[in-house]
Amino acid sequence: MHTLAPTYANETGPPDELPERLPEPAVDEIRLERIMGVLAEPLRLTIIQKLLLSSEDFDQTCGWFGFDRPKSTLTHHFKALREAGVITQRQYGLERRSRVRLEDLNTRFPGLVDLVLDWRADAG
Amino acid sequence: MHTLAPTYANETGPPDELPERLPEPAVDEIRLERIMGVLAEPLRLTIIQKLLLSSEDFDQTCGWFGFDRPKSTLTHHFKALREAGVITQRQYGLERRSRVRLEDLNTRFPGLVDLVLDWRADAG
DNA sequence: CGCCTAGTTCGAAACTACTCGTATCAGTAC
DNA sequence: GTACTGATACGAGTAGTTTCGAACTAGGCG
Repeated sequence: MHTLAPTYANETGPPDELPERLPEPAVDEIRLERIMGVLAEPLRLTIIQKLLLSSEDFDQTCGWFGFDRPKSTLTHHFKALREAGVITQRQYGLERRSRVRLEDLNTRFPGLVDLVLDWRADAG
Repeated sequence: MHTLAPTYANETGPPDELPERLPEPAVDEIRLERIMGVLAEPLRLTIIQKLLLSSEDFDQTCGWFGFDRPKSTLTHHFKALREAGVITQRQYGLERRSRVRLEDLNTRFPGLVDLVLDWRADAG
């Protein structure tokens, strides 16, 4: 079991029991064309959809998704998603857990999340 | 003035006073990841937005948009949009006119068009 | 016929993205 | 200490995109 006790390295706001967020764009810095580009990848679309369908209350680790791909590939895609503003990543000890920035996305691009939820990898 | 009289080269359905459509995916062949990829380009996003904001009753020529780019570049982007299923193109004599597949998009991906409409090239 | 127009096709250069192997790091357990 | 774990960073190969110039096509006009 990993530690759930967070480390507040560069804690700025009031402690919310969660580790700090990795670098990501602010809400008003999120750009639609970036989101579009990042969601053009079936694997990334799958990641977001799985995250959305899982309980919103828990962040998920890279390995939770069960993709049969090298770790370096997965790191690459998660980083792309985070830098585009689609997900937040937090460091829980050894693990890096991801969660969709649901509120931010719904504020900036209402309807976008539903598109991902309705997506089907096979016949789309 | 260009001719508005259509040529029904491979007319299949009832004549609707329009020239035939250039090859494009059927509604159920349109794939979200393809749409996303094609709308990751600011120029293409601009094209679709301009088309949506113009009168829906008229298709627009390539030149109507007033982009200061070589014609081959524009051809490339319009083709990408058409092959992804975002626009329809019809050949009016010399001109090739484009129109957003509004109904198809709203059917398959409700909310998508609004994302493009709300987009701002500068800070949006 | 030649010329203009609106657009295509081809090809090449520059750039970007995806994939992955390898090396590495920081905790945890023994 | 060693080994394992969950992940990162670097670098290389491959593939795809963007951009554009140059050559071309087809229709209309004089």
